[in-house]
Amino acid sequence: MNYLYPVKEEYWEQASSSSSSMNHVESGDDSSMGHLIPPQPMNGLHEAGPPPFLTKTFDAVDDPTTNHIVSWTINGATFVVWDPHDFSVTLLPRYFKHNNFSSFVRQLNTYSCRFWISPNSYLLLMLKNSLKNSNLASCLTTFSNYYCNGN
Amino acid sequence: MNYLYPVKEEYWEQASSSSSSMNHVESGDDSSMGHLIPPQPMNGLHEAGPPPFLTKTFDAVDDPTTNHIVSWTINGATFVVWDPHDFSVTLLPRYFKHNNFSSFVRQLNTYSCRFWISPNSYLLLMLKNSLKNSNLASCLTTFSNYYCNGN
DNA sequence: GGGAATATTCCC
DNA sequence: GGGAATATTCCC
Repeated sequence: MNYLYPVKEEYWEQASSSSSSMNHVESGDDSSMGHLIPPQPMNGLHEAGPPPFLTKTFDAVDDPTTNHIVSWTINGATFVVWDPHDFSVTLLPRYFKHNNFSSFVRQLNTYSCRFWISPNSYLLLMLKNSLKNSNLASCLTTFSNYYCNGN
Repeated sequence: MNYLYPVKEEYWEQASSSSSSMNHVESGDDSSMGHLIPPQPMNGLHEAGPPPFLTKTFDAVDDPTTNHIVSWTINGATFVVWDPHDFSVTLLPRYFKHNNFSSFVRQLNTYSCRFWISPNSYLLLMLKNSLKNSNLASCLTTFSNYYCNGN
């Protein structure tokens, strides 16, 4: 049988370059993030890096071949799950060990993000530009503190 | 794509009859378990029941079609993983959301069971007869207190 | 072996 | 939404 998971290995990719946009350090783009630790090169085996959930979510949203299922919005501050069923059944198992939309949202909630139901899709909040550098968790927390909470 | 997990749903089977031998109540067979709560019928939606890990492990070992990979020993007090690689790659994903032998052993350790490496196999300790009734966790703990600890 | 961090599920 | 239980991984 030799059944193999499609789930990406989650602890090795942090120290390598598998995460699509994580290695670009764009100086001068962090005016609102001055109080955060600047991005560090990922050459150490013991680099903490952003939590696997956030890098996987970024990769899932950022993949242009699945923009019909999930994509960034035009301003890059949010992303839209256009097809929640296809997202759950097809995309989630590629990155996580489950196919439940509610489990995905539960994890988003951990990072202080909320979600809205619009007539044609689920709208989920995440800051694309901040996710480009390696302080993924800090940036997302900062962003969600400004824009998510209280909505 | 419509990728579907082969992993069994773990929270529904507790209240149903999917677990092979869990519903047989054999009175007069619990002489050494007199201090334990007797098995209860599984008709309530809020029955606690044994932890999913233990029922899944029992089912995996008890399946006669995979005895060449894992099987009970002749006395029924232990089980043997005859082919650790096939067990990890083929069998574990049928019951759990991973294919790592060490993660399986980590869970066994949680229930106070140890494992030994013999020349041809991995020998893992578990009490078959006790697993037949519904106090799976209590019986296993009781058994492991007697036979596992200190080895 | 087992503590701790993270992930997944259940339930309020 | 998020607390809590359980599962999975990492690391000592």
